[in-house]
Amino acid sequence: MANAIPTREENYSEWYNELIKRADLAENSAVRGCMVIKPYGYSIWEKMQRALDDMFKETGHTNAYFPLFIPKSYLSKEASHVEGFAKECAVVTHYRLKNDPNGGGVVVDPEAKLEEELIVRPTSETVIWSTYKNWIQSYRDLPLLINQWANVVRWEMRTRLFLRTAEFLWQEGHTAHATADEAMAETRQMLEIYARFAEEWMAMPVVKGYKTANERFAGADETLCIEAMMQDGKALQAGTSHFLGQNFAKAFDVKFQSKNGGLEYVWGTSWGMSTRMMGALVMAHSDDAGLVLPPKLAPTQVVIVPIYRSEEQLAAITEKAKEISAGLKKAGISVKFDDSDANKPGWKFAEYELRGVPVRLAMGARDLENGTVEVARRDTKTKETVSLEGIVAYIEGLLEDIQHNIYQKALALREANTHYVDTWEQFTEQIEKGGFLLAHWDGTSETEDKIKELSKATIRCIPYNAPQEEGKCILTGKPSSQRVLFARAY
RNA sequence: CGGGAUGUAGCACAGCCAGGUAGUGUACUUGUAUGGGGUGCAAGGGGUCGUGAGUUCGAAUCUCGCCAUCCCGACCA
Repeated sequence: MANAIPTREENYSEWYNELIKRADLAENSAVRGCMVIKPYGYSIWEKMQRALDDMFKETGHTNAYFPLFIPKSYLSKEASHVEGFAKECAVVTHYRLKNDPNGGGVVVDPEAKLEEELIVRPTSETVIWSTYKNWIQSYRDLPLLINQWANVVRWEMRTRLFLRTAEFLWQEGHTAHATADEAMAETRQMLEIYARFAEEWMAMPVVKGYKTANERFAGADETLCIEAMMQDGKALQAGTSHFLGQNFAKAFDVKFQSKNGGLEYVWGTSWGMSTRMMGALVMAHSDDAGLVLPPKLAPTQVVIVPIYRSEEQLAAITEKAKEISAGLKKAGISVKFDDSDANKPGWKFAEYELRGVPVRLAMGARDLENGTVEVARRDTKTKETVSLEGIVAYIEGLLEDIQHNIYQKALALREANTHYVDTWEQFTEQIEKGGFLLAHWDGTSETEDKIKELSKATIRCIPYNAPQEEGKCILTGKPSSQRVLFARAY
């Protein structure tokens, strides 16, 4: 190996950074905290978008687009919302540049100061609810089920490729409903969609649950989330779905006339999933040789590498490879035949492993003679020689198997690193080793803060399926009726 | 914004302490032999040494300012 990436064991965080760059997913840009998503990375994101978008459409949502800029005054209409985001907003103050009279390029034209400053959206609740006010008059206008694909900006102090960038891409759904029950059902439904996407497409098991008041979205009455475990045992919030109550309806005066003639405030939800999932995908499955992509999201699912000495051999192999690729494509599998002469087979093997292509076929003179092909799977790095007879069905099965296998592997990792702890001593000892800790908590924000301060662990969620049981808070010893999920998080 | 470090070829780095022709690996170009796990050999192209000033006959090297990036904290999808 000429330029090996650091191993996960050596330095997990450096392994992550290096892998993102080497696998051609993204790189840092000239602007601090902003990344360039490279074609290979973007094509994975496009697959994620497609899968999610289809699920949104199936559940009755439609896409729309709202502006990038938000008048400053909008942001402050919902008190806890502005409190949550104010510290990380980019602000537009001017609309024109002019030549520097001192000759140093261009400067901001002080004459061109905006009357009201514009905020670059950190999220779009305010601009959307101010629009919904015009769209909603009657119960007949409800529910309003809208999603937008957009970029948002949050001026983070410390950034990391995909996991935390100053600008990121996401989708944000914003819905309005006539009743609290309906809005809550929507909130739950969207969390189910996120969980399904994470588990079925990303092959990443998640824990579904409720955020505590501390961790709730700024402006929400309830935040549901899915939490995943990365290979280093840390938690990553993978998607959130918020029940906004009537908070934004009241802030933006969005009322509707009900069937019986009354005037009522609308109930809202919002939900989002971002390019952070790209980081999750990397950290959930990849290994020291590079990316391991779930077949359902891999831009290229199968690569065929010819091994040849002469032009004649290459021609014969090409003919066979074209035949195989046609068969695979017909079955809906994306295939690349890499007959470029720029690199040797060994180089190509390493390169496609780095890029996480799930299945590699190598075909040489020997195979041609025997009517076989060498099939290598990325997840287990095992190879076997397989007859060309029925090869398409074989690979279809193999891709499903890989998708299933990496999910099981991630699930096994999570289960092996999820612990029940009952004392503060156990808690502090175990948290250093990483993983999810299920422990009793007295339900107060003060205790939660204290635990965070002492251990750097946060309550990731109160799991949906938390069984009711008597217990004592690990810190204060006060009574508790269920365990909550603690972890250190990204 | 506090603490620490670093800016030299596309990338990774040496050279700086003890000032004197800008170097190594890799990538790139050409040729050649190779080809079942990052190929060998040969030749070649590429650098305002982050930036501005100062010291000096002479600065990548010494001094001061500025800028940028990274790491550790506070903040966070």
